[in-house]
Amino acid sequence: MTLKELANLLGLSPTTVSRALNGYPEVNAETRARVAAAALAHNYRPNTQAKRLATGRAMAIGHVIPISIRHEIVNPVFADFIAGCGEIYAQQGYDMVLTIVPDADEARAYREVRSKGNVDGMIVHGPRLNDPRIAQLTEMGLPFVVHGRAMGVETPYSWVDVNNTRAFTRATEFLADLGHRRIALINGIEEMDFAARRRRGFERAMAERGLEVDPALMVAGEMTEAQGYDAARAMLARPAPPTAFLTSSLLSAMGVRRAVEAAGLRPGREVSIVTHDDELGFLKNGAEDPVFTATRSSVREAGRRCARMLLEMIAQGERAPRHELLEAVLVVGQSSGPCPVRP
Amino acid sequence: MTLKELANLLGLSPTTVSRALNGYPEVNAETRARVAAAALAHNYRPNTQAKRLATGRAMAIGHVIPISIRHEIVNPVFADFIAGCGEIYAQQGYDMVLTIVPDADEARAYREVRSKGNVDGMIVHGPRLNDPRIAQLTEMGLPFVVHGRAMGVETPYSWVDVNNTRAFTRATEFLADLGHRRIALINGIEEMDFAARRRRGFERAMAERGLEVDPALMVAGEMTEAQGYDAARAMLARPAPPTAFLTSSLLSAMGVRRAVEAAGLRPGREVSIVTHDDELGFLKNGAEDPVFTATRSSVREAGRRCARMLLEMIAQGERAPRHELLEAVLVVGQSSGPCPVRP
DNA sequence: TTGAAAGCGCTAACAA
DNA sequence: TTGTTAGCGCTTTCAA
Repeated sequence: MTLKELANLLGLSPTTVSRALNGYPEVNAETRARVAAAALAHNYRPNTQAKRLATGRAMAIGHVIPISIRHEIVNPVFADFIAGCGEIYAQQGYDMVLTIVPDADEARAYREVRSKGNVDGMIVHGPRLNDPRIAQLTEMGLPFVVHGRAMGVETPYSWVDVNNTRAFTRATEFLADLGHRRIALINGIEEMDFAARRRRGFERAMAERGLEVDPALMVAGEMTEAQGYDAARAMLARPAPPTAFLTSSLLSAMGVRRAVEAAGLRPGREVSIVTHDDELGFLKNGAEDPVFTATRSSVREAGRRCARMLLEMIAQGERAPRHELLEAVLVVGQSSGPCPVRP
Repeated sequence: MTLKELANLLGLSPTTVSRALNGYPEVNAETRARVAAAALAHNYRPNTQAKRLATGRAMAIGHVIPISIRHEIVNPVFADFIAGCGEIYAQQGYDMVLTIVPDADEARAYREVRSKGNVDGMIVHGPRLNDPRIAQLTEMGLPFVVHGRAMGVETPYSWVDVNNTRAFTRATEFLADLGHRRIALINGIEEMDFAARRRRGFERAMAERGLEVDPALMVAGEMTEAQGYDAARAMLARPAPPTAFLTSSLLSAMGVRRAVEAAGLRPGREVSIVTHDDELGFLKNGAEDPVFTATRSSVREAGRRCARMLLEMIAQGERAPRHELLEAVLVVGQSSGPCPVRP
């Protein structure tokens, strides 16, 4: 069923039908009702391609995912974020176009998406320090919002981020308050902006409390269970082992927990484990709580906010960058997570 | 830069330029070279929307994800599958359009995507028993491939699946060979076809070995760490506790492991834990191995195969359903996974 | 308040 | 081997 067919059916011109359907004010109320009824009855849907060509708007948002960033695509956080975006797009009649590219082709992918003109804007995932994509997109003149920020980038840009620095400062203070002095940090890859900020937050709190940061007790890498296990095992074997672990992910925390047990220590009794596995900043212990459940709604909310911001920018043809900084919520688990340091 | 502008620039008609660029054979070699050079020099990219409208092909594949299926979108397996599809789409110049809908609106979403005409085909995720989507898509006449199968659906349809039944039969036999008689099954939600098949494989092997299936040792639910922990804890507290656990997911297995330890037993010494956490069917132990690493390449491969099958069907205008059944690979971990039963 | 006509950028018959 | 001419289905001036 095309617009033309519908128009013929009604004895109207395609123009009028188009106007009626798209809410133009000059249409007679009765006509509009007739048109709406007919469209409904015949299950009419305007052809997207034609609409796009005629209006010049793609009604789609692009997400480019470099595949070699393993911790990105596989991360459940990513899936939930995407789900949040999708909700908003669906509401507003936008499509979500995902492009999966090998790492090296990322720049080309953006350029291609741009010149093919099949999206009206983009969401940038997993910003790194000095991330080149931001300058590229700015230069290309395509509206975009970054999920996260990129330290080192001078050009202004729009972003939605959680206050990672502060979240880790508070987590560290929390452990210090329990009496811990040798606190280990199991971080994500510090090329990633979020991980760099978390480390900064950690170091800041340590410095303020007059605690020494032992480089041997800081590790950065893929946030897997194996990472937590290996790192914790090595640290616990040192002459001055840590009494508390702060990790960037629940998976790492589970690995840490296993290493602690393997060393004959009781997590939550002799060793503290605290983790932050949520881009909206929940802090919880890594033991009794189910994996991947507490973090999900908040990450999805971040996705919604990114999407909403971008769609608003597009609708208003706005160029001025916007920001949204979400504060972390401190949630502390009970059973086998944090504990006071033993005398 | 439009086709027309490029043509004017070259003193050719748009048609010739189009033909040259799209590899039609009747174009003079020299002309083709000139056109190609000019296109490159001016960084010409054909407008996708126009192409779509003119050809009637959307050059896009749709994936509809119902959001309430939590174990679907959040599952890392899902992300990797999508990544596999994306690789193929990128190669062939297709876009991937993701639609996230509330569970209830799923049928409507398909209908809408269809009538808006913005995809040439669809991939169906996470088929359930008697899944209604298959009949719906068939009726709509849109080419589609199901990732998995749906027991109870009579209409023929195209699918790519792993042999879940056989994988679980073999895993159960493996445990039986180690001498286990009380084997527990921690399964996914059995509305999902894959989980139903896994259970069938388990029960089949038990029957063949003359082992009794204790209903109290079978559990189905969300495949989380908590599920594994709770289920195993309850089972281990029974008068006749299991000596081996077979789980549908690595996360569940980790929970089981924790419960086993909590019960004062040593996993891999006094209790066997074997898991299948891979839609291509790896079996491995749930302990020493990093989470979410072994499974990933194979799930991605499944994505590639689905995508390839669908694109071929579209290209050939083929209606006949195709199938691809992938055999499971049995990989057994070393350290703290399976063990012979203790006398 | 409605309609006619042109055009978005491309492809595809048909002619030359 | 190239060009002419019509669309694809919709929106959008401009007239009526």
